[in-house]
Amino acid sequence: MNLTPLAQNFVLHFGEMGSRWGINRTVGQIYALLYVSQRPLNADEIAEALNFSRSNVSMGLKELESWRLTKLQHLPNDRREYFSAPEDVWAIFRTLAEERRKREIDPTLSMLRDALMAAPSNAEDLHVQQRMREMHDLIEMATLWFNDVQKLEPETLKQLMKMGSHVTKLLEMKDKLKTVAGGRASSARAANPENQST
Amino acid sequence: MNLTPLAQNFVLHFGEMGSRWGINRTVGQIYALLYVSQRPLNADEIAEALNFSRSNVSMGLKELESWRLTKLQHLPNDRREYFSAPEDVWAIFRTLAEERRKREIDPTLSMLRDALMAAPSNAEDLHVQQRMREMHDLIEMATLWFNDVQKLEPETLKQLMKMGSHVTKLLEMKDKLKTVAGGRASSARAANPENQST
DNA sequence: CTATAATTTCAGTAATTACTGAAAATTCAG
DNA sequence: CTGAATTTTCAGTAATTACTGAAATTATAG
Repeated sequence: MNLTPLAQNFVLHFGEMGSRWGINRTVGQIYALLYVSQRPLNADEIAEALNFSRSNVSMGLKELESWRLTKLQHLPNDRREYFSAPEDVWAIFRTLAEERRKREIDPTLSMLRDALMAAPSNAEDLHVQQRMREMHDLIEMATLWFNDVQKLEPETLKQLMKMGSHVTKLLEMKDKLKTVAGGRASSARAANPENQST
Repeated sequence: MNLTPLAQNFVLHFGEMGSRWGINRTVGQIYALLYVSQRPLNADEIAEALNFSRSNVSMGLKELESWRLTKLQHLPNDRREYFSAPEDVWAIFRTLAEERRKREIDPTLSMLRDALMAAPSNAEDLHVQQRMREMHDLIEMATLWFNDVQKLEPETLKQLMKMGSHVTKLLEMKDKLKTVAGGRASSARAANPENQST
């Protein structure tokens, strides 16, 4: 297995990027390799292509599995395990986001919630709680939104993203209709009073 | 400067989280401290509160400044520099995202674009380029979208997020209106043909 | 079962990253 | 200017994280 300069370059770049995102360089490179590979690869092929020790590859693959980012399969007449990345980039992105939520966002939210339960014992803690609440609310809202939007068809999502900030026009349109028709057309999720403001 | 257990806990948690996101523990803790603090703090106060050396705090603050996450101010009759975090969590989040885009997304996009310019020299590279293109398109779309949505008023953004996947209903509504009215109401950004699909 | 192929584990080591204290540089009141 | 206060730099060291090779474990063909 010898990488073309094109693939080589891609793999190295993702190694670097990985390390900026708390994923180690090796794991980044392994995934980049699987991502651009035309066919599933076994651990020895990966080790050879990237010049890592076999055991390093084993650990890297285990890590990637724990992120649910690889597919494992067997080839006929071959005992070795073959790994690949999903074909759909959106799916990869979604999995990554879900896993990060589970590992980082959820624990943070739960820490914040716990801290907000306690009665503040002084003015300082009152302020600390206020700040924590602001952060909690932002993270929670973003998470709920993400969770929700994730369920959309990729096509619908693409359509929405392409609209960008022009969605506002839809909102305005809706509000006008609502005013004219007597306010029965709302489709917003929450009964949260903040929703009505401004 | 002595931290209450509430603040202590928050600070430690963000130290850990930081290190999972490629930000070092010290920097995470310093920012968490500034974030919950009622008033701006100088470097000595930070060093004392977190038990770091003065020089470590200096480096941490420099790092935070490079992310544009701190505000620097002076107090009357005091030569020392006082640091604080912006009051608006949304603003913090936005700055963080912008800065990460500049440092990680933009270079990646440019690497991908460059790689896609080259004529593939064989079937393998053709496939590599295909995969790179998929990734490029996803990242670019997400970036453009983010860039666009970032300009909205926080209130509008909140409203949109609270709607979650219900925005689809607006889309459907729009499509119906379009059909009835003869297709003049489109507000989608791109002339991209993909936009029409499904 | 047994033998061999394949994978995982893990102790030791290498490489990287974080942190400190001392010294240098900068800032500013007098 | 001068000199004290403040901040920054940086070489050295500590701590952490990554990686390897050898040994142990697991899986499977015969």
